[in-house]
Amino acid sequence: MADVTLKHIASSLGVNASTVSRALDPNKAHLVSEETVDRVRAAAKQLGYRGDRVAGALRRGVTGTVGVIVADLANPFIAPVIHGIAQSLAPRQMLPMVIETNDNASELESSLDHLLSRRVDAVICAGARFSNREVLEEAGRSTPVVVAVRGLPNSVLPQVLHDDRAGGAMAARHLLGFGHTRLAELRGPDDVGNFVSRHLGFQEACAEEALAVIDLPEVGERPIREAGEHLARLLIDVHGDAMPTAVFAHNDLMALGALSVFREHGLTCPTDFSIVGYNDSSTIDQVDPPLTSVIYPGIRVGRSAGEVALQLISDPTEPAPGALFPPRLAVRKSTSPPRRTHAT
Amino acid sequence: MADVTLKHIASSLGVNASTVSRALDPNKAHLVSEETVDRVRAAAKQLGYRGDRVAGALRRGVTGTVGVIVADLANPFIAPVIHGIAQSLAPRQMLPMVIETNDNASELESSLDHLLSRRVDAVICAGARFSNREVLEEAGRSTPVVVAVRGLPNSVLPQVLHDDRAGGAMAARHLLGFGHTRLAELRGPDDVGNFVSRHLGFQEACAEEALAVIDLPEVGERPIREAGEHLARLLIDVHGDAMPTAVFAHNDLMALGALSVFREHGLTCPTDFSIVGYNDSSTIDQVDPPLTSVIYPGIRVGRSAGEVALQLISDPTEPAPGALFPPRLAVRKSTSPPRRTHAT
DNA sequence: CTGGAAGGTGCAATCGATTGTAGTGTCACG
DNA sequence: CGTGACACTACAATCGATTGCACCTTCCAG
Repeated sequence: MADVTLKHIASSLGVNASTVSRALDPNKAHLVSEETVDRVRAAAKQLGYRGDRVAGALRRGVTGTVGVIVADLANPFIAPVIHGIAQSLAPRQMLPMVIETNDNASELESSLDHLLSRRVDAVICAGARFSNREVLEEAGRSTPVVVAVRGLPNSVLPQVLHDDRAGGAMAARHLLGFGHTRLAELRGPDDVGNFVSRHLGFQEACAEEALAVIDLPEVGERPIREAGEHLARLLIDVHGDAMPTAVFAHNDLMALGALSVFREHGLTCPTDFSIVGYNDSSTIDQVDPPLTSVIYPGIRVGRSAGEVALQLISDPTEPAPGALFPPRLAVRKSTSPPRRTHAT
Repeated sequence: MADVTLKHIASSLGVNASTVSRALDPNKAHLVSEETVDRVRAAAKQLGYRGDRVAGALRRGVTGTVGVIVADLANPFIAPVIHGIAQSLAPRQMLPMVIETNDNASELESSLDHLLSRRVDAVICAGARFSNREVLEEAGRSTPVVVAVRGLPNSVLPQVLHDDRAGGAMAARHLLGFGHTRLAELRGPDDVGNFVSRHLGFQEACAEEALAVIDLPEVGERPIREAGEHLARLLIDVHGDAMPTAVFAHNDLMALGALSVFREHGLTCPTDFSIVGYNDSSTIDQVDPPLTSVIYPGIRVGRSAGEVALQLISDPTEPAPGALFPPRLAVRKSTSPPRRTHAT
């Protein structure tokens, strides 16, 4: 009940607390006679000693925690990332402290502050917006900070990302390979790394073929299903006379939203239009039609981010590597060659 | 860089650290002259004082953290729960510390120990197996412990759950209402509260109609898609001559697995068989066919668990309430009346 | 027999914030 | 002028683990 401390063990054995501390620390046990070590261990077990990592943290200046900043935990796409982080931390007995920003740039600032006041050993920011770059870099000067998932262009911070630019390009080439010539894009917010990169990659690949993408300047500020529906309607309203035959949605949710709107308007997939999503969400291979999607390796990104953080913790002077995971495409039934409407 | 402490502020102002501490604490600021408070606040801001919650935690015995034990973070179904927990904690500036057990009963024990050594103010266990009951109750004697998501029958601990028994019954009645008479169940592990309750509820509702469910004693030890496939094959092998016309899967993943196996065997849904899933996972309404599924209100369960934890923290003597969320059913296209195969 | 090394242990300071108690100074009232 | 009340502030202990340093014993080599 009342928690057992080193002193309790010490006094029960008639030794000093410092001896107990050393005996219980594998790295220091050699400083203590074997006999004492045994007695201490026995007493510790018998009394149910558990240790107080808070006290240890204060004295040693190391908490064994890594702060993880995410935009929104409810977004299923972020769960694997946290899983990966937790996985890489577990062998060192370290734990993530997760904090949400509601994808709000200014909340991120206070979240960061909060984490730092808790003396996390490192911060992994998986929910950055461009405007957060300076705060994060500032924090990075005193505490290891890893940028993950959402990149920050031109930042000195180590970044662990999926190669969204290549992913966007891959989606484009897949569609172009089928012979599509009228392509459109359903874009996510334009101050978030992933979406900007996806956009860039997509545009570049189209430009290589001297193809201009149908321009839809609006972006889904929150890239959810409703945003996909909205943008799809916009597309129909504005380009109804010459609809794109291929659509690249910046994530699966938006793809699904668009899919249902197009369907409402009598268009069928993939006959009338092809669509590519992003993330390869968990059951997206079973929707109707099974969605072609760029695979997002969340667990690996998380694990890698955790590893970079650990490396930075153990040696903050050495510049950390960062990582960029190449995209893969899960090709399914939502993409096919365009129908030759005006042929013959 | 080198972090600013109370002492720094104190000496820069020529006052004592205790005064600074009081000036910065809204609840104690009245003990300090207004002028000093202002000077302290100014100096704190100017020096970039952030405070050290580790030191504060040691002294006050309160860390502002809640340990959250989950089986597997990668399981998308748990993300909303954590979101809900974090949401309820945020207004108090508290943070969750998430730890995974890999759904391993013995790992839970060490996870719990780990959390307690970090002096979390409370523990929310969202990944219990029946065999963990005693350890959790033991921990509950000294630290608030809330059981969430996965219930522990006959436990004294407060529990925040979805009413899975009612959920199972609801699934059954939905199918019975269509006139199905040969029902089967794809069960999850039988030492996990949710699945046992779902099973119970389902059986009870069938028993009310004097109907015996097709017995499939085997359970999916890990209730994932592969388990659904496996159990579906088993069903076909054993009861191929008199297949059930309605299947209740203990979660959506197993339902999808079964769906694809049945389909391989030439059966179509819902003509040849109806199927009900559980959780109403994020894109499950767009699979083919859109799956009828019991809605799992993860966010609300999480939020409620967080609230119960907070209440328990503020007054550990008062017995905590617990909560049981009623199920709702999302009816979609995967369920319909049975075809009258042998009719006239 | 002595000097010194090595092995064990204890002492006390430390991490930084918090808080009970004691001390100082001012004011007002008798 | 004395005395208590009040408003501030300082001092010092405390939370529990960790660790540099000093001390003691033992034992061996010279």
